[in-house]
Amino acid sequence: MTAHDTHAATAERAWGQLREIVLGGNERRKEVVDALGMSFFRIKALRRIARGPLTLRELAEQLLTDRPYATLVVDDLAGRGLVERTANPADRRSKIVSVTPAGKELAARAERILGTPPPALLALPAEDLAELERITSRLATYGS
Amino acid sequence: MTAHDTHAATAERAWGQLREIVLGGNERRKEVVDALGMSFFRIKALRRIARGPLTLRELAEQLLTDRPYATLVVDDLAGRGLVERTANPADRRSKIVSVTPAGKELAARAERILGTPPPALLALPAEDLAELERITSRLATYGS
DNA sequence: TTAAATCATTGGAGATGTACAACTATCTGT
DNA sequence: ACAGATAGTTGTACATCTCCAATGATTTAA
Repeated sequence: MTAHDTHAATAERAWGQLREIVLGGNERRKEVVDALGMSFFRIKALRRIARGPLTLRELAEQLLTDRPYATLVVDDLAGRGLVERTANPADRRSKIVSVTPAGKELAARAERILGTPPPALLALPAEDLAELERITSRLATYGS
Repeated sequence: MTAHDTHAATAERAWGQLREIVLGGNERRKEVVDALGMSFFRIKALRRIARGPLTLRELAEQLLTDRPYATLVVDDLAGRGLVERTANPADRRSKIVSVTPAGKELAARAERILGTPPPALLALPAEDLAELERITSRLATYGS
């Protein structure tokens, strides 16, 4: 960062590097797809459901897809015994999708793979890592 | 971070937050797809070609796909007038794919959209942003 | 010089996602 | 009670992507 550097320019550089670090390791994506034997999209759905029960409508919104396809994906996951639909007492039109024990286990396996920090991060000096964690905490809670 | 926190635990937390920050804003993805009128995968191919000419084989490797599909994607991009194939003097079996002026412009547009830092990043105090940029620089150059 | 390997391409099978339209059951507001 | 909105589902059409097999042109290795 030079003396003439602006806040925006520094942010752009940091942002580019952040994207490279996170998106660069797309082998991780392939690894989890192979390990779970399903598409990354379905893994994302499973992980979302494992975080807590939700309606199909909510699931569709969070996956940025439409309700028909959410139905199909949940059918698939249910067919694998990973999730199940239960009645919603508050609204009998909707259904609650929740994770089964088997689904919870598989979701945890996915989280373990995806949540493993890359070597570069582990190689950081302790002070830098602590500082990074402090700043990302601030970023992650922005607006809340 | 507590006094009992390990290096690995801190790294995991930082990694999770980094992923959330970068992957959380998937609207950006939709935005660039709508703006360019092509799939994210093809946009990725175009951006890669715009960074510098390369053979189809190399393109396939970098996109983590196979050569037949790389051929198809390049056909598509060429049909849109965004890239072109030229002979490779060094090896007449292969062809070099390079970007046209129109393709360069479109790729730059994609970079502009994808490279725009999220509000949370811009909202960081100047010291934190500078510190973050310093650390991400280190991460991005790890191993080189 | 010949055999094997590599490059881009064509073709085809099938999984995966996206986008609509329409239907039933149910809820909400009047 | 009634009209309109909403939830999940079914169905269809299509774009996209992955995976595999095979071919002609060219390079590399024996």
